[in-house]
Amino acid sequence: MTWILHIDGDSFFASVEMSLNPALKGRAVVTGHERGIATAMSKEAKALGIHRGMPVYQIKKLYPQAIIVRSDYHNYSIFAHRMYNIVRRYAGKVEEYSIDECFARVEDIETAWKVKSDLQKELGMTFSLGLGPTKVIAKVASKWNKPDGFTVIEPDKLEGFLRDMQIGQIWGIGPQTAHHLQRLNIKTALDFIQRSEDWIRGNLGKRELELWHELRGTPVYHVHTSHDDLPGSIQHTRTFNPPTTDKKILFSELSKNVEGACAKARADKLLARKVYYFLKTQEFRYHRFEMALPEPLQTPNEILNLIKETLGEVHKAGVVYRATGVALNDLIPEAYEQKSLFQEGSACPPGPAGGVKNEKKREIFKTIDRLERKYGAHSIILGSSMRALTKKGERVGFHKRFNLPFMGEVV
DNA sequence: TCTGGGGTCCTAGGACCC
DNA sequence: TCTGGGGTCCTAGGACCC
Repeated sequence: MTWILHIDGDSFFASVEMSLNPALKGRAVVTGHERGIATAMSKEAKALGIHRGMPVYQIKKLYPQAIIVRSDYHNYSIFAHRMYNIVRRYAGKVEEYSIDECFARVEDIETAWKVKSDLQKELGMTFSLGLGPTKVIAKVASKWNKPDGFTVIEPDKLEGFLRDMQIGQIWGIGPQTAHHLQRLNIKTALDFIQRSEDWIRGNLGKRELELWHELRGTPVYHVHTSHDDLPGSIQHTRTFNPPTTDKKILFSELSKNVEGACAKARADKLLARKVYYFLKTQEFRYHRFEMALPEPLQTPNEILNLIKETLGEVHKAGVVYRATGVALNDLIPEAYEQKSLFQEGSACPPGPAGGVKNEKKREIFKTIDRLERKYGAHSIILGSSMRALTKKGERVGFHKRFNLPFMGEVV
């Protein structure tokens, strides 16, 4: 039989910290210092009562023995790739699902045990594994026994597992859907799969029908290797404190987000054909705007001009905003970009405006990317992003942060 | 959990066309 | 023109995940 294996790193971020620094082993380790709230914690920290989202000042006060460290996503990502590669020794198809999880197809239970043993030996941390006939059941299984678990759910043992599983615990069923299902008298996963297919079709949506099949052991979701598709979007968002009504500050925040998203696009060799941005109000409402770009872009200037032109419509005077965000959508690889056949020197009219100019601009930004790698992030930023930099919650002006030439105000 | 950042996918409704 | 039915494409916004 072919099984779906789901692998989940236990307290992944905290475990990576402990693996890299053995002095932390056995201690209550918490990551998220930079955010001011706990992001992940070791089982020792959990045992003390520390939970996700707990403020750092509170942890310090209540549990002085806890060690609170900054999250280091670079290291976590290195460990994630080691994890994927170890799994690939044993499985042809591995889906890199997230920084601490993956799916794989394996032929037998022994193989899954070998994966677990290699992972733990080589990465110096524990993993919880779940084995089942479908992805959703494999997820149920890996969650069943944590940490350091290994749970196999055979198709004919399904009911026993699903009987004790609250509907809201199922992967893909969030608070809204859970509430809706409870009102229809579906409390557990077993209640759910015992409804007829017709009933599901008549009363629920596509997502729920898929989950219904998966939970009954019929695969709907496939393990797909992660390299086969591009990301659909690149986003950069940031919440700031204090919130503001000031359009200039909001533009500056957007500017910083555009810079960040474009840097990522260049790093991934992608071009955006659409841009979307939003202002998020204190009430968590979004004022948004989406626009098609005149040509595929990965540099900030034109995008910022477009935002500048439209911000007046999006921004509502007097409304207090707490965050802004930018997404580059409709991404295409650099390689696909049509080289203009009619560039300088040609007798034919030029293609989309500024083909050559853009080429140069792109070169400039590639140089910036190299300098940033050398001198560190944010050593060079656009003038328009200056206002967004904060220090101890205050917006610092221009000169204080000015260590390298800036690229000029966006006109 | 009074709420950070980066993603994906689905759906309802409007615009436009025949 | 006061008016049916159907298709497609796009957008806003919701829901969910890690």
